[in-house]
Amino acid sequence: MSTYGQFCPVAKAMELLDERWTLLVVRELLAGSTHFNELRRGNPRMSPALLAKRLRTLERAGVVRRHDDAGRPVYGLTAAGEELRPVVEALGAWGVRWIGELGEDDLDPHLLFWDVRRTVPVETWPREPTVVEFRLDDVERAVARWWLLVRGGEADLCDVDPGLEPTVVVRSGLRVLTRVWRGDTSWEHALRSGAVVIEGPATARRSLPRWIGQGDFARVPRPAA
Amino acid sequence: MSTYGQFCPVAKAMELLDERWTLLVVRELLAGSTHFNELRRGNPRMSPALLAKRLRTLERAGVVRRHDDAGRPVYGLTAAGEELRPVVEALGAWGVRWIGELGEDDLDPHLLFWDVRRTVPVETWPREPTVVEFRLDDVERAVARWWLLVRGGEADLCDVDPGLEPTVVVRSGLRVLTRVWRGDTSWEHALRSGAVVIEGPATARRSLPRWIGQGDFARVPRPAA
DNA sequence: CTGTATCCATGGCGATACTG
DNA sequence: CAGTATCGCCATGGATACAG
Repeated sequence: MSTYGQFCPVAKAMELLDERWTLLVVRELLAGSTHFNELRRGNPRMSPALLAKRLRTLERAGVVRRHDDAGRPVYGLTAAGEELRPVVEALGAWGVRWIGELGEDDLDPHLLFWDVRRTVPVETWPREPTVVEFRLDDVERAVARWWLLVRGGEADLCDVDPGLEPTVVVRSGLRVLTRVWRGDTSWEHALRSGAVVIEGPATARRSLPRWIGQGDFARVPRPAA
Repeated sequence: MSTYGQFCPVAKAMELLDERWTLLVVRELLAGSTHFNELRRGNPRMSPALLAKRLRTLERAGVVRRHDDAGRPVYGLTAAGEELRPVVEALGAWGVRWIGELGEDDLDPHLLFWDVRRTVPVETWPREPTVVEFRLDDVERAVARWWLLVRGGEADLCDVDPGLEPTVVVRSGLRVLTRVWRGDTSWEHALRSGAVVIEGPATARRSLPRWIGQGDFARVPRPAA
C-alpha cells in the first residue's frame, strides 16, 4: 500500500481503497458473501493469493473482521466496513450512468447469474418449486444453459440440468440479458423487440420479469442525453 | 487502464477511478483548480508526466474537458465529472472517520496552507487588509513561516514575508494545526491545551478560529469509540 | 507556464501449482 | 474448502531533464 503524503481524508481513504480489487471485495462482503470461495466467485479473475492478501490488508485496516465458525473461516465487515456502503453505492450509481458501454470482455454469464441468484426477490415467486431455464444463444455451449431454482424461499443456481421440468424458458443473448439486468434497457423493451423470448404458460411468462427483477443499480436514472 | 471483466457498475467505475492519483486529481478539480500547475500544487508528489497522462485518460473517459482560454489550457469537469462529487465526499467522510492516524509523512505545510487559502471564509474577515502569520515550531526553518493575507475579498498565501505587519501570529506545531484543520480536534481544545497559541489584539485573537475555520470534512461526526 | 521525453527500478499482480 | 508458494513479466509510475 503506497502513500500519497497527504493528510486529506480523501487521499488517506484512497491509500487503502484504490488498490486493485479492494473495493470489489468490499462490494461482495456488502452483498452478503462471507466465505473465501464466495468472494472468489464474485471476483473470478482475482487470484486466490491476491484475495488473501487484500483480506488481510482490509483486516489490518479495521474494515474486515475474520472469525472462525466451527473451524471454518468467516469474513464480515466491521462498522467501518459497513460504512463503505455509501461509497460503493455512489460509485455504482456513477458507473451505471456514465460507463454504459460494455466490452465483450465485460460479459460473463457466471457473474450475471451469480448476481441474479443472490438478488432475486424470492418472495414474489410461486410457493411451489419453480425452475427458470436460461438459454443464451451467443455464447459457447458449455456456459449457454443455466437454471434458476426457487423453492422454500431459497434460490439456487445450476449450470447443469437439475432434472426438473422448467416452468419457463428464457431465450436471450448474453449482452441483452446483461443490459436488462443493469437497467440499461427494460424487460418490456427487450421482450417487445424480441431480443428476449420467454416460453411457458401465459401467467408465468407475464410474471417472469418481476420474478427476476433487475440489479441493484438498475433504478438509477440515466443521463437525459 | 486494466479491466476487471465484470459488467458490474462498481467494477466499471473502478477501472477508471482506482488508478493511483486519479480521484485526487478529480478532487482538485472539484475544489476549483483549473490550471495544470494548480493541479500540481494540490498533488505535489505527482510527476508532471503522470498528471498529464491522468488528465488525458479522464478526458477520454468524458470526465474532464480541456479548452483553451486565450491560448492557456484550462481544465474543467464535465457533467459526468461533476457527478463524482458524491463519490469524493463519501470517500472523504469515510476517511476522516476511520483513518484518523496521520504519519509524519502525511503532514505537509504547503498542502495545509494551500487548502486553508482556498477554503477560508473571507466574508467573515475584517474589511481592512488582514495578515495572519503562522509559525510552525516543529518543522525545518525553510517551511516554518507562512502568511495568509486577506484583502478585498481575496485570500493570498505567502511563504516569504509579505512585508506587512501581521494582525495576529499563530504559533503551533504542524501536526496539531493539521488535526484542527481536519476536525480531529477543535480550535477550542487546541487553544485551551496551549498546543496552539494566538498572539495579537484580544478581538482578533478571539476571532481567528472563525476566520480560519476548518477543512471540508471537519464537521463529519466521529465514531463514538 | 505547460507540458514531453526518457530512463529505470520496483513491485504488483497474473498464472499456476500445490498443501493442510 | 481455504488458502500458500513460487515465479516472472511487464506495466506503473517515480525521477529528472528538457522543450515549445
